[in-house]
Amino acid sequence: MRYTVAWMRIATWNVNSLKVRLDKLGWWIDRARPDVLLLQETKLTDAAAPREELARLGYEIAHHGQGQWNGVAIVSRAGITDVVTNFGLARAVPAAGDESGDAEPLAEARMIAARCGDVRVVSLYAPNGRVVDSPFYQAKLAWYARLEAWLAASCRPDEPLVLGGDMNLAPMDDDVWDAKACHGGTHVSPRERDAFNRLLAWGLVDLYRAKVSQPERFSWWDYRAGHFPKNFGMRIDHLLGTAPVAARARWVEIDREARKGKLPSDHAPVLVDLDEPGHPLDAGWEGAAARRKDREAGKKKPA
DNA sequence: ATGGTAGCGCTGCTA
Repeated sequence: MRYTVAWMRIATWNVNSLKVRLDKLGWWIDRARPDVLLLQETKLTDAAAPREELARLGYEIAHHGQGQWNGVAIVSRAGITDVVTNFGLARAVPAAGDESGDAEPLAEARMIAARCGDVRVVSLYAPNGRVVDSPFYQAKLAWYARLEAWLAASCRPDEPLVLGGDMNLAPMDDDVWDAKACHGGTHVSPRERDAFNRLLAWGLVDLYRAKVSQPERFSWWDYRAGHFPKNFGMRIDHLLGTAPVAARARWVEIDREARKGKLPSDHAPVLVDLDEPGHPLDAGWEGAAARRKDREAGKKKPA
């Protein structure tokens, strides 16, 4: 049933295989109860998207995948309309002979957009880039240029718009655990940061920077070498909002808890609450119950 | 000491 909510929670999460992460996803949806959840690296075909499982939780899914690599989705309980995939280009199909998954990012499943409630959302999975100045790095910059062109042609800075996803990019030096260790690599290079800053110049706000509501600095930690326990991470998963969204943002949180436990993704979810002061997820069950109660109180008659 | 894990899919690559 469609209803008007008193506030809205939008989250983004690179799940690194939706198939493997399905149980963890269910756990986190119950923990956070997002209205809209942007997913990356589902690694599924559209046919394999877990529609029934999510429907049981009260959510629809719009999925844009290619199997094996990449794959993005929008999960929503606030409606999903006006779906656009791959910047409106041809359907993503792995290029012939592409055994890498990121040789031709513009032909890959890295972008899906839709309208959910009164907000347009975009789920993004930027190419990794591998090595600065490699062909993969050039392709990453070309993908960012395509994103920029799509924004200019299809969106307005004065509409409620949220871009979220794994941007494979740390905007500032304190978004990485050791700027010296990362120097010279991808994710921190000036040309990548220029691309990010052009998104901001167009009219997007890094909601984490605007609302430092919670002290967690990073959203990704390498599986290897104990990087997570040592907190050797990066903030590469972002929620960017236009001014109308930024004005409504009350709380931003990176949920480190989701990186723990059995079968974690190497990324943690990032969430933003619009129109109401948020509560820390670690307020636990009582906090979650209170949020649910708040939501019930916010329900109105079907429109 | 310059490694390590995880996912995909079945060999070695990607991240």
